[in-house]
Amino acid sequence: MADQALQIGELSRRTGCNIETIRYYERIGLMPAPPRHGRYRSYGGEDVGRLGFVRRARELGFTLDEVRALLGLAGGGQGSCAEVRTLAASHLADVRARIADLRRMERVLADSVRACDAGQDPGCPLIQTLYAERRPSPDSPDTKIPM
Amino acid sequence: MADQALQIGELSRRTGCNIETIRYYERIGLMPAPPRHGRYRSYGGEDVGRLGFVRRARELGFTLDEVRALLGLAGGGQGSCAEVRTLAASHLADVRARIADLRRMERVLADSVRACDAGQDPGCPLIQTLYAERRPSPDSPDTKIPM
DNA sequence: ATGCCATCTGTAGTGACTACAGACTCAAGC
DNA sequence: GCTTGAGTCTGTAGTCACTACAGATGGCAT
Repeated sequence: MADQALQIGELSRRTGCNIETIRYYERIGLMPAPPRHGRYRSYGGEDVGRLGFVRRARELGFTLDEVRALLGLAGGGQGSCAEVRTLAASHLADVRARIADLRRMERVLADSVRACDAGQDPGCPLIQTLYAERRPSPDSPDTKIPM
Repeated sequence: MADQALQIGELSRRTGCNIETIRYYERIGLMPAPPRHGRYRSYGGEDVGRLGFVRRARELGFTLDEVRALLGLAGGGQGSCAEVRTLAASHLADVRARIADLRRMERVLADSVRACDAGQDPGCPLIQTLYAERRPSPDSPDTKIPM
């Protein structure tokens, strides 16, 4: 079937994963070291599946450590679905927190741009926002910068 | 007034910015090298203002290069507000794109967790999602992974 | 034999910090 | 004076998830 040996370039094309990234995944043990045909890596159908899995998990924002855990659970027997659920739920909470952070940024930025378009203020609205002392609201003790 | 010399620790406390980060900003030229009192850095009120500006811009998600640009425009004369607006608008577009990405992730993750809770499927819903071949939709030629 | 492309290994760079190690300075307490 | 402890100093290396080389081979077509 589609199980003939693939070179790294073909695996890259099929999965949309950069060649350098594939070698990187091998180096960090996320992908197994494939057999060699001469000096060249020789991949099979399983590798396409596994690498696709990794890429899709990354697209959902899982870290490589989480992907490693998911890979370990993927073939798993009973109970593993519960563990996957836990991982996914905690990651989902993460994603939602990041969305909330970004929305706060969005609001401030949009307000500044709007104020700029209105052109009422004597100075630049965004610069004023940035220079403004933050009122020390009691519910935000420390300031995280999420990127 | 509050313009007496501050040591780095006090500047850190007043701005909420890590000491190591302050020295890092100096190293990359984002903060000016302050005069020394003996071997110790000695900061004034201007530094508190500038560092606060940097921190607030970072909280809004501007990169350090963008912050550098904003600092250059902050004292600026006429026309600089328009440049700031451009920067802010393009950054706002960025933020909105990231929100859209995260919302896509959120949807898929939430669906999987929900399917898992329903417990209908024979296998684990998230693992199935990750193993599933993506249908090659014509409007998504390449796959970016935004973090 | 000559291109030319693909692949190989190994290293270093990115952004925005963060975390040490190991030296020094300074004020207070004994 | 001597010690203790906190604060600061420099310099380097680590983080995450790649990405970008440099310079050496490999294999195939002309």
